[in-house]
Amino acid sequence: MEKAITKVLLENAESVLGTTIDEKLIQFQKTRKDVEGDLTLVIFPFVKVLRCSPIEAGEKIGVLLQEKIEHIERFEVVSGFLNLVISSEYWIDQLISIDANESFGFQQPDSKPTVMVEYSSPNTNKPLHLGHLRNIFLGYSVANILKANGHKVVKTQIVNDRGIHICKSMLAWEKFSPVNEKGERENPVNTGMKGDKLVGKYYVEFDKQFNVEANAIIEDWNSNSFDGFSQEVADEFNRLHNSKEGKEDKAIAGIDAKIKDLAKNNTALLLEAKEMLIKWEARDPEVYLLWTTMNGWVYAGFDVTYETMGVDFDKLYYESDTFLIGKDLVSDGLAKGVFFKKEDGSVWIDLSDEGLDEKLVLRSDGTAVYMTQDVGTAVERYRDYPDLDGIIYTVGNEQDHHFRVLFLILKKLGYIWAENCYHLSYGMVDLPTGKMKSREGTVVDADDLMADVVNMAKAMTEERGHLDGMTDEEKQALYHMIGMGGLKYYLLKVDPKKRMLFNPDESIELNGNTGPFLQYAHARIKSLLRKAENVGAVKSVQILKEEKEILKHLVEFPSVIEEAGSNHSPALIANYLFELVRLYNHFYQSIYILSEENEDLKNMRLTLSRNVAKVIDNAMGLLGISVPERM
RNA sequence: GGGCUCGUAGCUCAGCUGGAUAGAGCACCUCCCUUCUAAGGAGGCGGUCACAGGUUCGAAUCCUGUCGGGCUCACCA
Repeated sequence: MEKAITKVLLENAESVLGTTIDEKLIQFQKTRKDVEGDLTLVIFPFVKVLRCSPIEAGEKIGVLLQEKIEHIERFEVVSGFLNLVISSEYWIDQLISIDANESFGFQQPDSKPTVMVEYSSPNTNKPLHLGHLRNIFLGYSVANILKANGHKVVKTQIVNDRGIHICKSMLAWEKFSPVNEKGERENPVNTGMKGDKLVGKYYVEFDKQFNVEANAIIEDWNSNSFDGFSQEVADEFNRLHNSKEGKEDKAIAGIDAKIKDLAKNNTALLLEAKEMLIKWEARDPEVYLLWTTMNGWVYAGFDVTYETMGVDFDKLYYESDTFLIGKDLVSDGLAKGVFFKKEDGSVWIDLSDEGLDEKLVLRSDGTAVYMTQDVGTAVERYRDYPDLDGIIYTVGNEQDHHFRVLFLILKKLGYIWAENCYHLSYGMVDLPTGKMKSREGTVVDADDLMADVVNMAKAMTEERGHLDGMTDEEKQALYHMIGMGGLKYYLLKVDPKKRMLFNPDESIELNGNTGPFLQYAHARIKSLLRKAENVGAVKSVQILKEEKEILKHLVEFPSVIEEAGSNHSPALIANYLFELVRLYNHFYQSIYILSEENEDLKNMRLTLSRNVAKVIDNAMGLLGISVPERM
């Protein structure tokens, strides 16, 4: 309709308005709810070139459009706005075409280039937490949306499976895990613990013992005992200690923190962990076996968590593989002059021409840093998928700078595809009590949270008691759908790039702008359709303004998916959906479709309802949320 | 200190390629279950869109500055 109007306007502007019009000045918007009309043309932009008032121009254009375009019934000019009323027949045609299209809103599968979406990307030394949930639901949903837009999608993650943090949990397990009567240390089988939880437990244990040792060292130092420490360490301690004199409390706290770091760096535990890392890099068989074993436990644990979340991956990348590729690429880049070497042997890239600093890409001891492996991973991905059209990295916004640098490095290495790499940056998840901090135990565990949410859904659903005739399995599946639906929707409805507040109580709330509200709307429509027995063909009938509103909203669905795809924002779909359901509920709350005597009207309303349900189903699917037939 | 980013109702968030009287949900107050599921609907209360300038027919939206919050600028990942 907008296209038709634009065409008529451009063709007739001169004869009707006495001047030609730039296409850019033709702006449409939704008609205000309290004014009659389905579509509004804004007249103000023409004001400058017009020789008459906006109101006169509106009248002239209105007459023109009504005459030239079949489905424009009438119009009204309010100040500078031309409100057009579009005929019922037009909307009925739209409904019929939507109804005929089962995958309404989705484009031809695999009609567009392959895109890789990376999300989750956990460390293998601790379980997944609330922050991962936002990451994972976001990445998974964006992958779905890109598929709906016709892209071929490869879902992936980079598993951060090596480094000092991994060695810490390995070492703690070796040192502190109790041995049972069979001579075994703790493992997932003999403890019944999920593997990721078990390994995480030892990571925490390391930190605990680490602190104990550091505190003991500081006590020794305070009593001037430096046995076993170098003169340099002793001097540094004394320098820091003496600098506290005469300072304020806040400054003293800062110095104490530095002293603590110094002590930590000199603990036997950390030295052992560092030795272990060196052994790992040298492929020491014993260390390597331990690493493989413990990582295996973690992966089994993650698999269970992903299963509960309802997400999956097509291809995994491991940092333990890609850091070597990265190191090779740094050598190549060094030869090509992209990187340069400092006296101590460390390798850097100079990004000052891009307004950034120098950035380290290889340590002086030749070991890889985070950036090194990310370069390797990206290149490896393009080797694996030569037709790849882009990589989307779902990673928190604390790494905005890292990805800016990464993409620049790739560009300087000569990879033209670097400009198709996109950092899907999302804000942190705050708790009402403040930021999540693992050290302070304020981290919300992903498995625990999901279990809580499903239990809440169970309690609330049982209280309502609408589940006659359902088996226990069906009920359990329903509780899961509702609980997870609530959680996913809660995390996805907020603009990804914004920091958000996670209120545990609200996340399982079933009223308002929530997943269960939408699931409920779907279930109710399904119930209505079950009672309708059969729905006849739609014939042209007079439809009400409210029904046009609903239809207008349905018609927009494909463009919402497109926009959500280009903005990488599931929130657009969530908000669209909520608005659709509100419009639907608002109107059909008071109209009982089944008791309608006019068969044509009844068929139209049932068909409209059926398509609202279809769009809810399709859209929720894009968010990774299932909708029940009844609840 | 430099860079990036956010600031809209008591709370959580939409709206931001400039358009009509700034919208929802939660919370609070009133109503509506003999009719397709009340996890619903109708109404009320609640705003200096952080602040100050600027651009123009028109600014929550764009520009500049100020204030406030966050992230980042590691031979950590």
